Amino acid sequence: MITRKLEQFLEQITYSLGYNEPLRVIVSNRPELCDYQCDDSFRLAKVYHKNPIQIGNEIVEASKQHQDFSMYFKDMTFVSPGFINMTLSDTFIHTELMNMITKEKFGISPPSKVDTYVLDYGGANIAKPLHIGHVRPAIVGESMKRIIQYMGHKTISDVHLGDYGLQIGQVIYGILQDHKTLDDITLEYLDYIYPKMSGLCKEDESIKEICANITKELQDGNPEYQKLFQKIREVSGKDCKRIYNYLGVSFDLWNGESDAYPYIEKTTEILKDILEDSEGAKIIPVVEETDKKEMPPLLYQKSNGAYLYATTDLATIYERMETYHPDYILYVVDNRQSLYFEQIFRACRKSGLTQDTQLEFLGLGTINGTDGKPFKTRSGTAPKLDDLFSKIQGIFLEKKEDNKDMQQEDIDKIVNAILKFADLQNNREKDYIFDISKFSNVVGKTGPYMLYTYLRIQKIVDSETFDMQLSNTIYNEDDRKLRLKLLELESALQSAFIERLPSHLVEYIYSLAVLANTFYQNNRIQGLTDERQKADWLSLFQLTKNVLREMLNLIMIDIPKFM
RNA sequence: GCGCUCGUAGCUCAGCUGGAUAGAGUGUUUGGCUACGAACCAAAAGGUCAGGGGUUCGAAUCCCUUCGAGCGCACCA
Repeated sequence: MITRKLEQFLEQITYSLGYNEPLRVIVSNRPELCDYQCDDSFRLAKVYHKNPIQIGNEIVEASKQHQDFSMYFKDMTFVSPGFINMTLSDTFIHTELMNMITKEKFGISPPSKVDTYVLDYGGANIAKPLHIGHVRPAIVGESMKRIIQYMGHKTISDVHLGDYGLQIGQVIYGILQDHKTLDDITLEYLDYIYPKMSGLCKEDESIKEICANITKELQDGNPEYQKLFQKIREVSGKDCKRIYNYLGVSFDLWNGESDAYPYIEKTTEILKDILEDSEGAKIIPVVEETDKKEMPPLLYQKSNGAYLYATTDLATIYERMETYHPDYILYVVDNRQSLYFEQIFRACRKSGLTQDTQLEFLGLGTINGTDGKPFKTRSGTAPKLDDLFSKIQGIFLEKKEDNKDMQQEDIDKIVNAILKFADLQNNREKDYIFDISKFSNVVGKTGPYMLYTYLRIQKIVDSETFDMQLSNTIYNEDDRKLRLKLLELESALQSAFIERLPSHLVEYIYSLAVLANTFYQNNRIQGLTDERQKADWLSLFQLTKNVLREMLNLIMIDIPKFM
């Protein structure tokens, strides 16, 4: 990584001056002044009780004396009161770009240790079709998975369907009431019966109790209920797969809560020392000594003996530990579940269910409507994903007459690009306002802008023959800016990976595309008579194109043939 | 009641572990196609980063507080 290399150079200098502190180099926030900056003079000044201006000047002076200085830098200046401003040499930029061109994955450094990550990011409820609330976990989770893989780690993704809770008891009760047979269980029927039963349970406590008992009997193995359950899961699972497939979201494991059932006994055995009885139910107190706030206990088993979300989640963790020995387990889930997962994680630590495994809660903000409340259609339900897709497609086709002649395959790619780019550019933790006009926009900071940029670059690159070989000449400012931006790739990936924020990667590729477009606008490649310059710029475009393609792939955006 | 999250341009949002003059998109105004794709590029205007206090050489960022919004607090997931 460029920043790390610059840090190492500077640390060599500061250590020789007697300052034994690690330094931090960042991309300049004043591009007109320099390329990279280090603001640590102040920190060193504090630690060593000296004047920051003196220290900064010392570092710059000593750097300039270093034999490798001109290899790295065109210039380095100290700006009062504490900024060390660095301008990279053309040679250094060239060397690093060649590294990107010739090496796998643009030369990003492999991890010192390959970790195993389990990612849990589906969470679809099999009692109802996928709706707009499922789109964020799916694409944020899938994107995190791809980023983690790209960084060289191993991943196991689990859709972890919500398939064994009260909602199934509700649906089964509805089926029995309606005297339906196995063949009557269709997606349409589920879509009708679940909201109905769910509503009835809210109104009538006794109906809820019946459903709860059915759930309990199902969990205990009632054969009739099991048959119905299997059918529901089959019908619903098939539709889930279809939609996840459309989104390019895939899972290694199609497990659900019910699949954790066989592990509950062993899990309970591990937990037995921390389980307590409370009003007939089993709970796990998770208060810790350092707590300054209230921390309610985790409900592990209902007083009627039925199991809950917490039971199957803990049993699932047990199974994952046994099977995969993960270093990390990541949950990509709505923020509203943060307290619940805090309880789960505490129970794991307290019981020793997880040892060195890191449990992380990657909270997602809620999608709200323009009124600031969770997004609903006029009928009061969350819009189905199918409807969202067709709506985006419809608006897109209306944009231009030519669009109606496009192949369906390409249209699907563009619909995906619109949706994903609009969603993933937001910080995943924050609530955001869903506005269909935003999710159908094709100009500005959008998926189509990215695709358009890619395709126009591709057209130039594909129409010429050249060797991928960059010389160390930088021809103008547009050229230099594009090269420097390309060098930021690894930092952007690292940031997205470490912060678990795909939006950082999105921000990067967008800014790369902007510079590519500016370059495109101001510099005509095909008219060039200087063969070397032409080959340089074609190579630069080729590299930009490759970076765009691979990074867009990390956010599940595929390139259409034409648009 | 207890707790969590949030408040940045008219609107929708970035802003990474505190750094220099707070950035994009959109909308508004304006300029650019006989031109490698104008779904583009360039320019203008638009801000007391909700208010107040504190820490710091330096705060949108950390701490306290007021106001406002959303959410969560055991037999749902």
